Amino acid sequence: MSSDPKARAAELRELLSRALAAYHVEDAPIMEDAVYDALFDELVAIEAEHPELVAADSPTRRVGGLSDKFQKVQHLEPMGSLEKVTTEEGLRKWDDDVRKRLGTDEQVAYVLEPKIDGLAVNLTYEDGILVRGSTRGDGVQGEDVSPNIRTIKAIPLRMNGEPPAVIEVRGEVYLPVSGFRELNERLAGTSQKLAPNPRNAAAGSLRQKNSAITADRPLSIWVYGAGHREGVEFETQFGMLDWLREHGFRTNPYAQRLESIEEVAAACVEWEKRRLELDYEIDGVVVKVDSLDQQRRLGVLHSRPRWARAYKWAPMTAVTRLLEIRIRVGRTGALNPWAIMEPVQVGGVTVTRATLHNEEDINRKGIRAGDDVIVQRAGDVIPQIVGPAGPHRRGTKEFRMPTHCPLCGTEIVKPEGEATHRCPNRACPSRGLETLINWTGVADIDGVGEQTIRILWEKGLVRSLPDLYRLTKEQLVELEGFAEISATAAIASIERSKDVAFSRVLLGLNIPSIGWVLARNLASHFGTVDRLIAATPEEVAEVEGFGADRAEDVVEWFADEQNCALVEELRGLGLRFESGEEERPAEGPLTGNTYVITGTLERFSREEATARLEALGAKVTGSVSAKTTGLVAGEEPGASKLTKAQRSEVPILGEADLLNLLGES
DNA sequence: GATCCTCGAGTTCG
DNA sequence: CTCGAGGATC
Repeated sequence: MSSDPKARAAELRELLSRALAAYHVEDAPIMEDAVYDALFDELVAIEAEHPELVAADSPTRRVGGLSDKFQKVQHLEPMGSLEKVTTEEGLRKWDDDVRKRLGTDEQVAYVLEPKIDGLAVNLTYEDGILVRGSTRGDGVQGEDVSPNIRTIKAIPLRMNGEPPAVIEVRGEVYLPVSGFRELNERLAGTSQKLAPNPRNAAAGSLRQKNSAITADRPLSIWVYGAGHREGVEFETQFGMLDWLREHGFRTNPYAQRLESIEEVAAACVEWEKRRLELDYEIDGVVVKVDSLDQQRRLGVLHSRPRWARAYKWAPMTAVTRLLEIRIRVGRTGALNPWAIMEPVQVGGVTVTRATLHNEEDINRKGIRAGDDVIVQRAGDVIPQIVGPAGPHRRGTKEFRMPTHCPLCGTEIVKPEGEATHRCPNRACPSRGLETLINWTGVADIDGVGEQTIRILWEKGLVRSLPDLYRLTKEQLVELEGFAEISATAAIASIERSKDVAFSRVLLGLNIPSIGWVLARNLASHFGTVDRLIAATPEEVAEVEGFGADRAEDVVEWFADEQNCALVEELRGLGLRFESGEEERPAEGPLTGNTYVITGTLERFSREEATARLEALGAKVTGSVSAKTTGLVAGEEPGASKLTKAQRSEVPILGEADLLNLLGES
C-alpha cells in the first residue's frame, strides 16, 4: 500500500474500476461487497482532502448529483435508425438487394444480435477516458446526460488496453426486467408514479435531473458498435464487437456471425420464441452485414443504412381507442368494469376487451372512455390497459360506477376502505346466472357451456341449480342449435355431475369467501353437510384458514332458510353432501412440505402433479414465499415465480426432481 | 401493530 | 396472472 495520497488514489481507482467491471461487465465478482465499500470510502476521503486528485475516471464520480438542464450536443457521426422488416420474406428480399448492389452471387455473412428495447446512447471517449454520454436525440443532436451515464456501473469510465485518440461507442441502456420489478415494488409504497414497462422506466431514469436517483436504478448497457473513431480501424462488425469487449465494454453474448441469410432467418424466428428467457426486453433482432468494406459500399439511404435491418416481431404494446366502459356483475355481486376497444393487434392477436378492475384503478391511471390508450400484453397472455396514450385526451368524463345495479336496479354499496362496488341484492339475477355458469365449470359438465346456460336462463327453463338437474332432453332439443345427439350428451353430462365430490358441491354453492381450498378444508373437517349446518361460529373458526370473519360468513349462509332449502333440494336430487376418502388430507413422507408448480410438465398435467404430491402429504399452493419447500418448474415457467424463488432462495426443481420426489420418497 | 402468507375472484383469445 | 383482503405470526 502506498502512503503517497496521489499514488494511493490512483491505486484505488484502478482496483475499484476493475472490481466494478468484474461485477457489472463480466458478471464475475472479484471482491466482497464490504471490501469494495471500504476501499471506496477510502478513495472518497482522499479526494475530499485533495480535490486536485479527482480524476475524470474516478469511480467516486458515479455517485451522482444535481444538474439543471441537458445541453444539446452534436454526434460526431450521426446515429442512423434502422429500416425494419417483419417477415422472413422481407429478410430474403433485403439479402437479394444487398447482393445485387455488391454485384456478387456469393452468400453474404451477417452479424445478428438481440434488439434491446431500451435507449440508444452515444459514449464519447478521448484517449480512453469517457468525456461525454448523450442520448440519441434526433440522430444528429442528442442531449448530454453525462452525469447520469457515469452512474451506470457497466459503462467504463476508462477503457481497457491501448485506447484510440477518439471513439464514439454506441449502445443501448436498459433496465433488467428483475430490476424493473424491484423498482416498482419500491415505488409502490411511495407517491412516485410507477412506470408501465422497463423501457419507460429506463428512459425516465436516464433523464433524471438528479443523477443520484439514476445511480439508484439498476441500469445496465449492451454495447453494439462504434461511430466516429480516430486511431483505430476495424474490418468486420464482429471484429468490432470483439475489440469493444476486450476494451472493457459489455457486448451481448448472443451476438453471432452467420454465413447466409437462411441461417439468419432461422435464428430470427428462433429468437421470437426465446425472448422471454432473457432478463431484458427485446423487440426484435438486429442484422448487419459483417464486412465493413461491404457496409461502406452499400452506403446509407435517408439516414438508414442499407447494410442493416431490424427484424421486428409483433409488438407487445399498442395504442387504440377505448370506446366504452361496460359493467358486468359477478356471481358475488361485485361490479366489474371492462373496456371495449377498437380492435388492435398486440403480440400477434387481436384485442378488443380488457378488465379495468375497479373505479379507483381506472381513475388512478387516468383512463376515460373515448381516450386513446396503451394496451399491453406482457409476459402473460392477458391484455391490460396501461394508461392513456399521450397527454391529449379525448374522453371528457371521469369514470363513475353506476349508483344502481344495471340488472336489478338495487342501490350499489361500497364499504368504506374496500375497492369493489357491490350489488347487495342476493336475489339479483346476476348472481343466479353467474352461479349456474360457474357450476358447469366446478362440476365438470361438458356439453353445456356459458352460452347454453344464458339461453336456458332467458327462456326461464333453468333459474337455479335444481332446475338444471330437472332439465329434460326434450326441452333441450327444442332449443335452437341443439340436435338429438348433443342434447343426449348434455343430459348425460349433467347426470354424471351429480357424483362430484362434496367439496366441489360446497365450492359451487357460491358461499361468500369459500373457494377451492377452503371448501376442501370444510369438507374434510366436518365430513357431512349436517355437521356443517349444526356448527357454531367458534367451531367453524377452528378449521384451517378460517378466522372469526369467514366463520361468521359461513354460519350465516347456512342459517338462511332459502339456502338450507337449496341444500335439501340438491340432496334430494342425488348430489353428494358427505365427503369420501379422497377428501381427507393424506399423511405421508412429504407432510409439512409446500410446493408451487409453474410451467408445463411433460409427464403430468398440473392437476395430476398436484394430486400426486398431496397424496404423499404435501401441500401445493399458488405463490412462492419463504415457506415454500420447492418450486417445480416445467416448460415455459412463469417468470415472476422463478425470480421470486431465486430471490427467496427457494430451490427450483425440474420434472426429474419431481419424479424422484414422487417415486422414491 | 406491522408484515408476511395464502386464498378468492375475475380474466383473453383461439 | 394479478390484485385485494383476511388470517397467521411475530
